Amino acid sequence: MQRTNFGEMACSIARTLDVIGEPWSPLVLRDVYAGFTRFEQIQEDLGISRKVLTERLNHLVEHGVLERRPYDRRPRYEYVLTEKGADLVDLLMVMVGWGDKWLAGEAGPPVLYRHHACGQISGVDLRCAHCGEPMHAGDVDLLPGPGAAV
Amino acid sequence: MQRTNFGEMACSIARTLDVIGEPWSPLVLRDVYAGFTRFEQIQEDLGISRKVLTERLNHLVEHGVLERRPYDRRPRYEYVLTEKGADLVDLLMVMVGWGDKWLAGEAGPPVLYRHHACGQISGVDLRCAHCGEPMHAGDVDLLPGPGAAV
DNA sequence: CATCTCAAGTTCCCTTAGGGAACTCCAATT
DNA sequence: AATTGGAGTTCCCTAAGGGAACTTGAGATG
Repeated sequence: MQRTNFGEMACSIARTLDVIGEPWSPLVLRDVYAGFTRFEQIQEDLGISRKVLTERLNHLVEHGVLERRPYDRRPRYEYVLTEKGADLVDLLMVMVGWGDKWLAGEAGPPVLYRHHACGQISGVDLRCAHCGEPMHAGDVDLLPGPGAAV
Repeated sequence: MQRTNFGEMACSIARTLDVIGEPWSPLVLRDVYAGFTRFEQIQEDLGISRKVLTERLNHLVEHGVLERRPYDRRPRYEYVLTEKGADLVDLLMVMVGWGDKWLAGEAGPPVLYRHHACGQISGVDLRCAHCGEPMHAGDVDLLPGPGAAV
């Protein structure tokens, strides 16, 4: 095995990387989320090699993140997010938050998010699912869980 | 240029990938966060090639995510998270949340997080920074921002 | 009916990057 | 003076990305 297989590690980060950790995969997901759902659209939008795009789409479909479905009687297909895939968009939003904060520079963020609930331009904030208070790097202790390696 | 340069795209996801999108980088960050701060520790914990680990550490230091600092009068160094790097741990926590939900299976999560504020085992939840309501894939509209490409 | 078009891939060649093992370097310790 | 041990370097091999050309299948066109 030449490229290390992250999927077998007892680590949810590694396992998640096994699904969307390869180069381009998050951008493919972003495109599908943003409405570029067809092969040609994604390929042109990203400038990705057709070979690699084929591999990434197949991989994402195999892992249940995207669904490939025909949109014509001709052999034409579009890719749509599954529930599992839509959940991954959370990850993209956090990436956007970090990139906007640390890398956007003078020009400001390339894309803005308007929240339906309040109508405001906003971003995501991480909260504890239990108490609702902020939850960041320094706010937690790590403990071995039931699925920990022996 | 053989590998496409994500850093120049007008997209905060692509720019973030330019910093931590290469294989192993998020796991290196996880290790530093978890207390594996030295070259040998990270190398042994991950089983990563020494060559690649050197490249990743240099890259993360260049991008201000890690700081390399001596811990001995001998030429010994440890890597520590900068503020920029600690902010990236948010991303790891969301990856963990997704992996725990969709990939952990019967065994359950390998690692648990105890939140200091409430003392409970918990996970992160994405909320609107403005109104505090949940903010996920379907809860927002995308708009071009000031840094959008021409 | 033969040809054209077009989305969705495949195939091929070239270059770069990851894996793995061995090697180097340097200061403290024995 | 020789040894140890952390922190990389170097080298070779294989796999994966880039890019361009080619294929396929079915509806549209003349």
